[in-house]
Amino acid sequence: MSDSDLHLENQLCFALYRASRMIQQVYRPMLEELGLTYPQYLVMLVLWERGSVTLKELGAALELDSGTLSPLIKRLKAAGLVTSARRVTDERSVEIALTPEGRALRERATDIPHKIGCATQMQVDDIISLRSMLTDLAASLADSHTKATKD
Amino acid sequence: MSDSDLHLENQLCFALYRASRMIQQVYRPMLEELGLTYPQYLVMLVLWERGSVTLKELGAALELDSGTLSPLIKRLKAAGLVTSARRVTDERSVEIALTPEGRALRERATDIPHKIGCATQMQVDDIISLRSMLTDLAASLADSHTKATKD
DNA sequence: GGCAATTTAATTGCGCACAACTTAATTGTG
DNA sequence: CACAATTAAGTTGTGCGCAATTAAATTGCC
Repeated sequence: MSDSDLHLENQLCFALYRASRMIQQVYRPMLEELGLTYPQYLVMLVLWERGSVTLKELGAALELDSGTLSPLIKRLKAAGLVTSARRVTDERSVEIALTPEGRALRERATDIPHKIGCATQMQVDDIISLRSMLTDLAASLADSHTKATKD
Repeated sequence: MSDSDLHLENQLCFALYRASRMIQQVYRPMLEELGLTYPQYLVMLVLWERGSVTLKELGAALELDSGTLSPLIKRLKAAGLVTSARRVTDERSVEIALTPEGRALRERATDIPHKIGCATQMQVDDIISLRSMLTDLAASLADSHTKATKD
């Protein structure tokens, strides 16, 4: 183990941290036009795909818990983009659904992926390859983490 | 532009967001033993490398502003790991330096990079390659962002 | 059927990130 | 030298992330 192992620029974690924050900076002005924050946009992506989901399903898709999602959904409700209601078959669950306004917002988001693609200055194949490596990495890390914490 | 462009799992941004948060989860229990949060650890990495830096230099290294760093440094001071003082040659700048305790903490962090490496379940060369791609991506995104916002 | 264990959300508290603003010191220019 | 422009930190306010706790509904087991 060399000394350079503790240098900032040699850390994979810092490269991830920086790239993740930087891409959110690129999204910010585009999402601002839609009145969304970045995590709110991710929630809308799930809803545009599935129409309606429970908070638990949303949490599974985004790997976020109710501590993050409950207040976020409250803000999306206040913005008139979603509704939420307890399920009649199981009152523990909350079903989140799109309002017509929430569904309509999708049209104003369709050009965002292309704009982001341009900003990366990468070939489509390279983006797909990088995305795949990151997904595999996340899975490996989740694996190590659950093993380490014995749950 | 296909419909699938707006699917969560197809987004590079989400893969980054998830991997970045996941790796921080793996760091968390290790850093907890040192009494550090993840961003505090990044600050300590810079200080272990350079000994002392101004807040501005720290911000340049981590791409964080005083709004994030000022309160973070206040907490590291309270923990007895760093000192901070206005520069005599330029009272606008604040010099952050390690205390002996802060310097000593490095010894307890030396095995972290290896543990993280194991958790990734990746070959060293692949980690280096991925890190390099992320660094390049961050640079491209920063480039697009500064061009788009004209500064 | 009764009740303990489990499941699902919501709440609380803390520490980032980041935009916007304020304050104070320094630099540059006429 | 005066003073406008710039630079560096700090402050304020908002919205995450995440751990820990609480509350309520459901499930499972006797």
